[in-house]
Amino acid sequence: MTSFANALLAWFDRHGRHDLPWQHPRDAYRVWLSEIMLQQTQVATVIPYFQRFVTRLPGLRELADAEEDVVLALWSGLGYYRRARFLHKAAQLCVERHNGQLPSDFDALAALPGIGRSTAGAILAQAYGLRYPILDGNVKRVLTRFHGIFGHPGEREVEKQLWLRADEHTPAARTADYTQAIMDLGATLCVRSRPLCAACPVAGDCVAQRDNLTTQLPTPKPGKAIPTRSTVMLVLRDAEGRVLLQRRGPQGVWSGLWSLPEAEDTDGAWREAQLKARIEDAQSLTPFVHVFSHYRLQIQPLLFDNAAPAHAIADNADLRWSAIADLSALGLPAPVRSLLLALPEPAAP
DNA sequence: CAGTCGTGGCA
DNA sequence: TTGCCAAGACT
Repeated sequence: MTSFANALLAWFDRHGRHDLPWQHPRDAYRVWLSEIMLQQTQVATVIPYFQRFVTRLPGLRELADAEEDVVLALWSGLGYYRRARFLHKAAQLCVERHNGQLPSDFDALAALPGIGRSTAGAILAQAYGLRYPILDGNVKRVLTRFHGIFGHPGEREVEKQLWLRADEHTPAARTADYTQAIMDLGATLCVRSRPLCAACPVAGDCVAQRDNLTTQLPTPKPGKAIPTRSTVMLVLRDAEGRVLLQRRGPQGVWSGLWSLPEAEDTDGAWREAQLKARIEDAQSLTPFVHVFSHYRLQIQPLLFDNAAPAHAIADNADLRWSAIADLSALGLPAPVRSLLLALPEPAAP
């Protein structure tokens, strides 16, 4: 047991987070689900989604048996929807290959979709108490500072060094607590800006603290300008106030989610609208921008009122008319949900 | 390796 | 307001 781990565990007992929902009870399914939800996502954001998800699908079997639409609806708003599809697929693989259990073997676990080295380590440590290191954003931030490691953690050499340090620090005893402890340290004290070094249990041996480098570490990702794309979203609304939703394909953003029909320009929008429904009225809604990690999307919504389904296209598994009140049961992209919930009232006849 | 894949909070 | 980026994995 290193002094690093000792100091961290002592701090964790008094100041760590012991009331996270996936800690009570801390079974493999809940740990796994939380780890997937927490990828690139902060704890405060995840908690309500986690509660809703485990209430509806409390175990691996229930998840494996669920419709994908249900899983995506529970994930709707969390982003990175491929995580939900992988989670669902992995649950079914556990039923097929592992007797309905999440495997406790590293290779079997990491072979499941959506589970990489760090997530596998986190699950094995927290759910099964096995000595495997993790290397998430929190650990990278703590270790680059503690050891004074420069270079963006995405670089191969830097990441290799960090895995080595992460493994060295991981104790054989109390591995679950240690894993939670180093994440808690990163999330509550060793934060990105203005870290609370005065309260840190390992500040005495921290290179960044000694050399006043906390503002420079970890080395930030080299910036890159992101392009802007544009689209026209069609809001086809029928006389009963229902809107036409279209399921997105398995590739690209918002895969598998229910969204709106799109066109490249307003002329295309009219052609699309006429193809899908007879139109009596249309109005341009306020355009807005939605930002992804790798591009920004300029969205021009067009509202076509008093639409009626065209016969040829009404019967389609990827098209459906939905009342606004029913949207909560469907997986929708966050900006689409916001748009539909803020639609103007239909004009009086 | 470098790009893809969401969303919300905050400096 | 704009930019950065958080419990990463996959191709």
